[in-house]
Amino acid sequence: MSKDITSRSEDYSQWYIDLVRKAGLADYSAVKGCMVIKPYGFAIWENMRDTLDRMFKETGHVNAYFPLFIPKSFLSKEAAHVEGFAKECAVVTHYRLKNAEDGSGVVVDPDARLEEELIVRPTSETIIWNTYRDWIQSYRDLPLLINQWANVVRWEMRTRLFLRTAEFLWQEGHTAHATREEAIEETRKMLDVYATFAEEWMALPVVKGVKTTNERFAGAEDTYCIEALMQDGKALQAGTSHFLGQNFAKAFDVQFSSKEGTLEYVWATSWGVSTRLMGALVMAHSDDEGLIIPPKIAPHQVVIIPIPKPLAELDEAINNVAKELRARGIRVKIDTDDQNRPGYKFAEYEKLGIPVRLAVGARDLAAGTIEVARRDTREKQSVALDGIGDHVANLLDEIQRNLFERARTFRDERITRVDTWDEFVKTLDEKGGFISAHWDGTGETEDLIKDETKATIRCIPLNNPQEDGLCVRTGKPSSQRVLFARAY
RNA sequence: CGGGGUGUAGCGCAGCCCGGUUAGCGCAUCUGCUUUGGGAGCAGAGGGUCGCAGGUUCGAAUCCUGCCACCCCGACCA
Repeated sequence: MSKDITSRSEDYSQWYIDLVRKAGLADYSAVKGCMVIKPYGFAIWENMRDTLDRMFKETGHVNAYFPLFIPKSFLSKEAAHVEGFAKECAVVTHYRLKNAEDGSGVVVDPDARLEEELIVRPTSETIIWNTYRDWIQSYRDLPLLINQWANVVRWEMRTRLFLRTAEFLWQEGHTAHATREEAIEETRKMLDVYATFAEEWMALPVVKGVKTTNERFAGAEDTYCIEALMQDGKALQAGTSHFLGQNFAKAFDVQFSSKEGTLEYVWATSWGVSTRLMGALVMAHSDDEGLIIPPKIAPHQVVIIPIPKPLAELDEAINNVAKELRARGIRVKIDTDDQNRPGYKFAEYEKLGIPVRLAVGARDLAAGTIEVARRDTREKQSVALDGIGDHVANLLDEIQRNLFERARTFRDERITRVDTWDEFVKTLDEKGGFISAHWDGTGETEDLIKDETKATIRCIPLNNPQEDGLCVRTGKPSSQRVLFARAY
């Protein structure tokens, strides 16, 4: 048991906070609701970001950057959009401070009031579509496939490190298309990119689906999502991809001349994932000893610890192993620090979640072996130094695979088909996870269930089998099951 | 905004009810020595506007008043 991390069974939520802080991912800041992302946490985010960025570029997108500030009037141009975000916007009203007359510091200069207030972007659809109006005149300008890496601000009343903070980092793709079909195809394509990233890099199994009207993005016609399950049985929305129809094109008057010579409104999509994925990563894989990071996104995939009896051969052996691993593209850290004892380091690197730990001492040298410990199962074994590069490379693949399989088994065991309301409530309280149940399709029933149980419809899975049934709450006819869960 | 709680060293806390030497303890930090295969031991050292302001008192971390901040629960949250 780790010395400074609360166990999951004792207090899951405290375990999460302890882990995030003690493993050096993030910390609270002087600003309420805002966090400091620390170097180790940022290194993981950089790996996620770089991978996603490459995937975006491989699917034809380019990066750009739009302003942090949005004129207040822009936000209100799309009715549903402003309705959805108005309550959590930070607003800039002045542009200057001055010395207080009583010498107590600086105060806002009342003479420096802005003509029009600026909103700190909660998302960039409005400023971007206002810009697209100037960029799009012809079908030849389409499609426009742009992504932005940025920070956004949503003034939430209650925050949690990574999962919900006032400011967070994300990417937002904003694309413009000539036809409805093409825009929908783009929406689905990016959902697939997210799902692939989640499963293959983060080892995070996800359900792809569509949101109900209640849960839809403010201003979208359809919101697609990937939903993941955390170890406490709560769901986490890991990414969304929106088909925006012509809503923003109409709000910002973005039209183009078609091949046929007619004037048409542009079709739009937007899609995003955020630093919230860091929270998903922590809660999906880690244990009471600390983080467990999938090899593909781990800042260090292997750490080598010399067991420090002063010995020149030891340095040589370690450097040779590191060289062999690095030649295979493996990210290796060598801990030559002689202040801390091996036992301390073992515990420390387990807390940091480094997938593979190698330990070498005089004993190993004599035997021509090295101690290999894998983080996911915490198993240790002695392996011949000869051929260690292949062994570790295979082990990293095996760990990546195992983490995914483990999470998928956990998730699949927690998708429960339920047909009665009693069962629904009981399953939610005792087992958690996703509940697959019939629903009459109305927002009223969805709200009712939410009020009574705090469970929401996470999504209607894609390719959902059609099946006649009765709504689990109202008994009205239903044509398919949907996934319910309590969520973050 | 409603209910509850907490502010004392970098972190975690005790002391407060019942006012009284130089405000303690653990971890961390620094120095030295011995250690090093699962979170080392000993010795020494440094570090404090006791959240802020006022009041009572010979004397306030402690009692009183006001204020501020943060945390938890709820409301809120694609």
